Amino acid sequence: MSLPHILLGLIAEPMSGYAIKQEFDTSLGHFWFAELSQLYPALKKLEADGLAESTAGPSTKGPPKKLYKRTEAGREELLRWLVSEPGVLPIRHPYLAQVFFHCAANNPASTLEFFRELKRRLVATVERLKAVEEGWASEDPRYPDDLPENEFYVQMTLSAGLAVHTAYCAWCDDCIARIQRRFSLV
Amino acid sequence: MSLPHILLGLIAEPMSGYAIKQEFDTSLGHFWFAELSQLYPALKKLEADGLAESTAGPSTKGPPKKLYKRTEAGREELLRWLVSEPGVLPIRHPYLAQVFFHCAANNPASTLEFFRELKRRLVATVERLKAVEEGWASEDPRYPDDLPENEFYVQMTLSAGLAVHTAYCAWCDDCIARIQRRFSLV
DNA sequence: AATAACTATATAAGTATTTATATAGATAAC
DNA sequence: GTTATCTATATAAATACTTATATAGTTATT
Repeated sequence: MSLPHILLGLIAEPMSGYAIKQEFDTSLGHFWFAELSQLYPALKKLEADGLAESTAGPSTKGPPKKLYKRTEAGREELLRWLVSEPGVLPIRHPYLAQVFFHCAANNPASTLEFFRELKRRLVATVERLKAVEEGWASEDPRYPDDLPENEFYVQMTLSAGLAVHTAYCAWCDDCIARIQRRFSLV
Repeated sequence: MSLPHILLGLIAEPMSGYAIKQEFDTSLGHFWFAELSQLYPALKKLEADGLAESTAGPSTKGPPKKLYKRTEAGREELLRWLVSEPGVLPIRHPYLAQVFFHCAANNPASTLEFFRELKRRLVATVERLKAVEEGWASEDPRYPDDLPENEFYVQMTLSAGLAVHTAYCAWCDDCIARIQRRFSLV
């Protein structure tokens, strides 16, 4: 049950559901995904549980914002989660499941196309993460080892995303080469 | 919605829910997780949808087995999924979410312990996958490039699991070294 | 002036998943 | 002979997540 804890981590300062969604789509995107329609009830529940408080905020455009900030009880719950066991489960990688059974397609050319499309998506992720890293490094000479402590840990997740997606890209290239060799395809 | 398709992939030959769970805990474990209590209703639904058929089978121990096998309609549905877009979402890695906010713990020693525990779990996974690979390679001289076609693709997912978990291990070591350096810890 | 796109919150309905619990036969350990 | 463990299926209740839909103000485009 990580989502409520992630929200508690984000709302150290007042933040709207909409702004939180943007964080999910950018800085948290390589390790967590959530729909906006999931965030609103989750924030409401944090407030009902006394872990967050909401205030009305002005909006430059559109309806007024509802800003959530964690309470002291919320901060304590966050800390319990942070020092609890590292959550390695559940793992669910749809595309690896597809690869696992791809023999059933019985069509090496379409398997090859599957891997090429996968490669495009992986490369897009790596490029996005690299751009974030380069922007960050050029803005702050302390990058990566002498960043302020909060950014130090955030940077580690960026570095994990880069390392792993780069490894997936290399694996993907390897699979493509193996399929081409085995079935004499180009 | 990958689970029904994964089940369709597995039940090329008659298979019980219990046996399927064991596959999830072994060969599929590095990319998909499912509870037994989720499998039984999912198999029942495949049958209701005409994608699978069940037969009663003898059991050496315990109550009689219920064996599921995909129908022709089930095979067609599987093929549609295989050649559809590679599923890269949703991604959810609880432990990276924990790292992202670990500054809030404000206790480098406990952050270090968190990473050490994470490393133990990652190493355990790598060791398990390596053992599978070594067993396989020693049993079959065709490993990995000249395996029969179904095993060829299965092997690719094993190789992805190894590559990525190895990358995570290296990243974890790097994080531990950086934390030790920054906070003068051992 | 109408349309599209973006900001912003919200809910309903449906699906997916987890946790807890129940049943029952076979085998192994103590 | 009692307990524990493994095989095997199953359901209920709760939680988590997705998809579809609604509302409404602001800005930019056509």
